[in-house]
Amino acid sequence: MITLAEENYLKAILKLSKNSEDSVSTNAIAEELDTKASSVTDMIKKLTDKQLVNYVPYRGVSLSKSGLKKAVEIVRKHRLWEVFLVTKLQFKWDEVHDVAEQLEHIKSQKLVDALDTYLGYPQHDPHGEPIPNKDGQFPKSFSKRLSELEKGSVGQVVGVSQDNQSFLKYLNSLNITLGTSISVIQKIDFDDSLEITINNKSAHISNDVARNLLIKQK
Amino acid sequence: MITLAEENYLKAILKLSKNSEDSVSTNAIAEELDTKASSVTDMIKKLTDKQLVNYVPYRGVSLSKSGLKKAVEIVRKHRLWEVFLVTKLQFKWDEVHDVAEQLEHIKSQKLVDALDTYLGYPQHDPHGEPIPNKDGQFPKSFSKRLSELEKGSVGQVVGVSQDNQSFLKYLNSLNITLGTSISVIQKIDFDDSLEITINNKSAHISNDVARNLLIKQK
DNA sequence: TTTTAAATTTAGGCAAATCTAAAAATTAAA
DNA sequence: TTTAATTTTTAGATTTGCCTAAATTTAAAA
Repeated sequence: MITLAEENYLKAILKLSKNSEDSVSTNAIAEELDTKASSVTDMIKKLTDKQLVNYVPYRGVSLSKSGLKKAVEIVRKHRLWEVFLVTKLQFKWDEVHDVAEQLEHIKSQKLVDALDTYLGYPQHDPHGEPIPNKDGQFPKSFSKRLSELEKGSVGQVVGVSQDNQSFLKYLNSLNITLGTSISVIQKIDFDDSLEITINNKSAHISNDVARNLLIKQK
Repeated sequence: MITLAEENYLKAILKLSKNSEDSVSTNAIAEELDTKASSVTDMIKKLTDKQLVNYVPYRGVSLSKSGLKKAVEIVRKHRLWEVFLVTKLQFKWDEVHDVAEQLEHIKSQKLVDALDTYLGYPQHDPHGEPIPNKDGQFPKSFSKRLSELEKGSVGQVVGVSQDNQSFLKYLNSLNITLGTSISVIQKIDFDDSLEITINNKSAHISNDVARNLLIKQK
């Protein structure tokens, strides 16, 4: 049986190792989980015993195959619950995180599957993040949401995922249209907003806008 | 902060002390929670320190006012989640318990309230158990479900909470109609079915039937 | 390349929740 | 009412997950 603390470590390691094979430092995990490096070392040893991570002392950890599977399942649950909270219980998209953080640890395969069905197999959570399917595959699309791009990325606008008048008008006022080239200068942790350049002119846009802009990366 | 283990103890004490003021023995709690008496004593001390129970060594425990409030909240959450699982996610009524046992510990007042609203303020869970409202009041009705009666109780049928043809036909075949006098001879733990007498003739009915029969007690 | 700084691990402890075994209190039986 | 049986509590350990402080290893700087 995998414990709640272990699940949180796996999730943190997945989050920190964007390219799921490269390894993550002890300190990075400690900071992510707001704990001490020594605690991380302890836990990594337990995860190693359970073969959920690959660990070389002083060199960092990476997720094993089964650890990755576990971590992706947790992300899937987290994001499905977020969709539930927003679409069914009328939570605002910025109110869901703490509750989803608890719900993601509920253990029942049947529950996850039924929830997925009930929600209509959503591919993105309310923050625009992709939701892996039952087999752990992330929806692959040639386009990404602007909100998903890393700092420094460059791409072209290929679509929007919301087409209401006021949104499109706002894009107009920013000189954003199909084909516009956008690069990500800075990501602001505080509110997930973005500092970008639009055809080399800088601008600041909210996450709300960024996650509705579909980008094809260069 | 109240821990998961503490919540489970409060729930157990509530369940065992039907008349919420009378006190419960250490052994009874140990059996209910499938643990050892010494563990129970330890935990009771912690709950006493937090003023969630009233405790006299060797004499048993009872819930304090705040402990009762907590326990009722947990029952409320458990039963609301059960309704959700059955009515929205198509779980069968006998598949919900383990999952609800986990979901009942999710901490978010907003979540509970939103769920209650979303479900249409249900008054009974899929097993026919009453759901306390936001203020902790149990729905009071002059009638109870047959499934809620104690062994030895006697009452008259005053209604049904499901009116499909086959159910009513079945009642007919048992000679159950409005006004029929029923007494509970035995409750079978295994499947929650009931041994009853109908106008002094004995019969065996499933919980499924019992919880859809509304009874006015003598 | 040696010294210094930073990152990581080890050692030793603590609190929560559990356990077993032994002691104490209560209840039932002789 | 004394003894025996049962229930409950205490004492002492264990496991999990975390901590601080000290030791070790790696990386950076002189």
